[in-house]
Amino acid sequence: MKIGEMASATATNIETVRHYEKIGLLPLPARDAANYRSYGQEHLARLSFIRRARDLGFTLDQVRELLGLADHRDQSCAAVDAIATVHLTEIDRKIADLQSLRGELSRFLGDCRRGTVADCLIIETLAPAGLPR
Amino acid sequence: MKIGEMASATATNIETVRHYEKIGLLPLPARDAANYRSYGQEHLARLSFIRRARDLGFTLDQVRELLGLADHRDQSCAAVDAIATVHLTEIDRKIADLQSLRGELSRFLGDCRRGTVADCLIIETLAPAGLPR
DNA sequence: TATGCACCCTGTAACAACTACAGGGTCAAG
DNA sequence: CTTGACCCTGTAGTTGTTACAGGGTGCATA
Repeated sequence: MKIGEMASATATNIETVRHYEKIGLLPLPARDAANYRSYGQEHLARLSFIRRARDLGFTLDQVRELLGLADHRDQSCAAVDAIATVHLTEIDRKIADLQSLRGELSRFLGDCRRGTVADCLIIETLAPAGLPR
Repeated sequence: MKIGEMASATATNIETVRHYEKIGLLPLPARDAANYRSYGQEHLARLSFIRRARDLGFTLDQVRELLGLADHRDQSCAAVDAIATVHLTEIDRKIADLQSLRGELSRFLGDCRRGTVADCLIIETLAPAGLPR
């Protein structure tokens, strides 16, 4: 299959596929007579893996680690566990941050709707603590 | 105060402070005899505002808008409202995404702890649907 | 007095993870 | 036989920083 087909099969930008190749995440594919990239099922599988892992928020370096582990399936699962655990901790932190941010913003909005910017607490609330209001 | 003091007072990298100056988010400070940047309280307040807004997930362009509004306090609050409302919607989406991701990941982890990579469901689960397992 | 050392300066290049050209080649259909 | 959709390489842009390289300044200490 050509690059466009594989890209659309995985909801990936064509340029992104070439980018993954350039940074060594995707192996160099065969070329046809017109020098077009010619992909097989193994490329599709690998690209699908990369995209799903990216969707789940893994960085490309983490994806690289996971792919490395997939190539050594007889080893312990602990490394995969470690990567995912770190990731889970990060996610929990981000959720907490966003929730407190959400609280602040919705309070800001409630105040803000009362009047003009002169009374608007969005600006004031973001001013550093301890400065004159 | 010099740049290092202001940077550490706002938990900001010195290079980042200079960067904000370069892109016009922070006004040019006075210089002392040694050509060192010399900041006052107004710079500190503005930098604190920028950092807190960034922490809250505003882009630098949105920060620029908010700072613009702060400089014209007699205007309507509607613009601030609009920016914050868009942002609040984004935050809700991000929280939802992260929560579903969290569920998936923690399920993966539970499965993963059972054995070796050969049995590890993280890799399998991320493989494309429809491929041989 | 010299000599560290921490701090400051400018300017440029790197980072992630793409995305967007510019400027060209290939190929099937009308 | 040309229009359009697709493909190629290579370079440069994006956002928000961060990291040098290669210097200058200022204070304390041996």
